[in-house]
Amino acid sequence: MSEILAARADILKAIAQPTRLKIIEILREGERCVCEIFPAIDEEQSNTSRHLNIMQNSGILGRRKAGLKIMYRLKHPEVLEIIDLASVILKKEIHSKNDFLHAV
Amino acid sequence: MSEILAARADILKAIAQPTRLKIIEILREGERCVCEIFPAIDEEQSNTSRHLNIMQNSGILGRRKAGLKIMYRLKHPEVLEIIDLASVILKKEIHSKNDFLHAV
DNA sequence: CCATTACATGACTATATGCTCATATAGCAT
DNA sequence: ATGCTATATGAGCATATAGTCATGTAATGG
Repeated sequence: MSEILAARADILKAIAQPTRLKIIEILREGERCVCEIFPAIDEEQSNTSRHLNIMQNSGILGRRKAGLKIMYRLKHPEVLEIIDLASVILKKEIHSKNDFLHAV
Repeated sequence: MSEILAARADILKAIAQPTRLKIIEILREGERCVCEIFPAIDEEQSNTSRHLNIMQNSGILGRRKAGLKIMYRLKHPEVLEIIDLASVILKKEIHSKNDFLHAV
C-alpha cells in the first residue's frame, strides 16, 4: 500500500523540480547528449549530470551510449502530459486570482 | 520564464509526497474536515494540518469553514489525472523490469 | 464565563535536496 | 601511450522538508 504511494511520489518528485523541468523541455524535442543539454539550460555539467541521473533512476529517462557521448531520452509520453496538466492547473489558479482582483 | 517553471514545480511538489498522496486519495471521495482526514490516513493531527496547508498554498486544495470544522476539497480534477498518469508510468516500469527478469 | 472541540503553529530534530568545485573515469584520436 | 572530450562522482555547504511534542487560537455549547 504505502510502497505504492512512495513509488508514485518518487516518479512525481523526479519531475517536480525547475532544473529538471528545463531538461525535460529540451528532451521534448528528442534524444540529446549531456553536452547539448547543459549549455541549453545554462547549468553546470556536474549538476546537469546529477539531475539526469535522478530522472534515469526514477525510470522516466532512458540512456544510451554513443561513443563518448551518453544520449538521454524521455521514456514515457505521460511525463509530458503530467507537465501539461500542471500548466493547466497553474493557468486556472492565475485566472481565478485575476478575477478576484477585478472583483475588488 | 524561470518563474513559470518554478510555479509548475511547486504544484507538482505539492502532489509528490506520500502523506499528501494519501490525503488526496481521501479527498477523491469529496470534501472532508481535518478531523476525518488524519485518522483515515493514520497521521498526527499537526502533521496532517501542515500538509493540508502546503497543498492549499500551492492552490490544489480549497478550504471552507463550517463552524468548528474546516472542510478541505480538491479544486482541480487535473490533480487526480496527474496521479493516474504517474500510476501508468509506474506500471509500465514494473512491467518492463518484469520482462527483463523473464528474459534472463 | 468556562470547558470542549477542531485546527494551526512555534520550536526543534533528522534527513533530503540542490548546488559547487575539484577530481575520477571512460572512450576516442593521434 | 598521450592527450582530449564527455560524463560521473566525492566532498562540502546551505537550505528545504517531514515529522514530533507542546502550546496557541477560534468557534461552540452549557
